[in-house]
Amino acid sequence: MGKEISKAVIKRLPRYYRYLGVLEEAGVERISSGELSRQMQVTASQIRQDLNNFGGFGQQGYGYNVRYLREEIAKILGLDHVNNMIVVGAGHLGQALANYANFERNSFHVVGIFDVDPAVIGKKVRNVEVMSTEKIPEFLKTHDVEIAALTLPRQQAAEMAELLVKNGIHALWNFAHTDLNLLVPDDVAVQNVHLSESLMRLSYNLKSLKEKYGNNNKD
Amino acid sequence: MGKEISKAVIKRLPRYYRYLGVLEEAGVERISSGELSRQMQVTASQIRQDLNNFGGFGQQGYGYNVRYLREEIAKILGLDHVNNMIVVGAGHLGQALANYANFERNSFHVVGIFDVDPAVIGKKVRNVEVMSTEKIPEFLKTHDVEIAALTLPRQQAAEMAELLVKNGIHALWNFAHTDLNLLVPDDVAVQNVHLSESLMRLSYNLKSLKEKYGNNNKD
DNA sequence: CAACTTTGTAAAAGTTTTGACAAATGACAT
DNA sequence: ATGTCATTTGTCAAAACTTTTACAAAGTTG
Repeated sequence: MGKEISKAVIKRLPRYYRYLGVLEEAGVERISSGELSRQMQVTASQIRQDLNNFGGFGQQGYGYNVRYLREEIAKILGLDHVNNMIVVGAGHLGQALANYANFERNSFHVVGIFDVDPAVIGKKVRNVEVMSTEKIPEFLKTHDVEIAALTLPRQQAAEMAELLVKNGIHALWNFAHTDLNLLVPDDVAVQNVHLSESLMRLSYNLKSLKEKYGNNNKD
Repeated sequence: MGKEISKAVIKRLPRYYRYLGVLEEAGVERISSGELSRQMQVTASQIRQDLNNFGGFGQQGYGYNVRYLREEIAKILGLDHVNNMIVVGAGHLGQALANYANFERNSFHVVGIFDVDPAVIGKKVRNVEVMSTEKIPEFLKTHDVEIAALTLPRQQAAEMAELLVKNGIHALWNFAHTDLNLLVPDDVAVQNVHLSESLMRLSYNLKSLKEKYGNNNKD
């Protein structure tokens, strides 16, 4: 029914959400696209165009109400309800995500953590006990879980993704060095987070800047 | 001197690098843009066009030599030499990055880990002892460090970025919930990794797919 | 050598971002 | 209470950028 929203727009929405959160905390009630544009370093036109994809949230001569706009973006992103989540892989990254996702006020809630390694099974991370991955199917039958975060080695991630999808998971937050979206059905949402790729881009940018500004190391 | 390479191209290069690595490990010697296109699910034309920004790495009738192409991309990305790195913030995420970056064969090497918390100072992560953040200026004077990874709370990250830049760091890998690129000079490369934004996009995509395919949970 | 493969690249098509402005609203003076 | 000026949105069209298509030229293979 609704027109398709472009990926580029969706990519920017969480950033608007973050800036609006900072403004709200600072007690700011209203903001114009022009002022937000200055703070976020994007064009005012882009802000207005992005928001207009979802309806007219602003008012001429006034701007946008910070709290209202933030709530609307939350609805669009699905942050207006609890998204239950499990973490598969209880290494440092898995534990970091578990700690961290529970922090995101209301929206994401880690209800289970799993690992294959008997050494970590039983350990508690933020009140949640690490369970054996063998218990995943049973767990998913008895709990309402939306999202699974995968912090596993490449080979295991693919298998695990298959198992999770078979057991009703429709969203994968993938940290393994592989593209899980190419392996699962179309009705499963996948976000691949390839940290190494981000680090490589940083390395490229560093190299480019050195070439541009000269390689004057101080020492 | 060289023409400007578009961001979109740079974003894709690490992914080519990864796929070429898998192919090389599998003993594949040559690959055509057509075959790579099938595996990576991008158009062959895009692959050829992307690579051509940096020179003709392929040969008509043959395709690309896997090992050679991978090496050339490594050079472009600055992976052909060791990039020394420090990690500031020794929480789970910091430890995950430290473990993980040392894994990236040759290219990235974590030489120091820092934290403010006395409870973790002295602890060893992969042979590297966690030091007090107070020692950072001294450390940077006596070591050749290219990159700093920041896994700190928002408020501390901004201050720390300033300190690091003052002491000669020209690349920041930022995991704090703030946009450090807006705070540092133009000759400092910044990659902001906003995990929460990635999770929100996943939430959005999940919601969209539910609307498209219907919300038929099995249980 | 002839048939086949495959690149590199020019041009077309598609998408995204920016610029410009009419219409709406708010704020203030009288 | 009303008019005027300043502000700011929503939106259309232009500009910029990215991706795809198409194909000549080059190289490979048997």
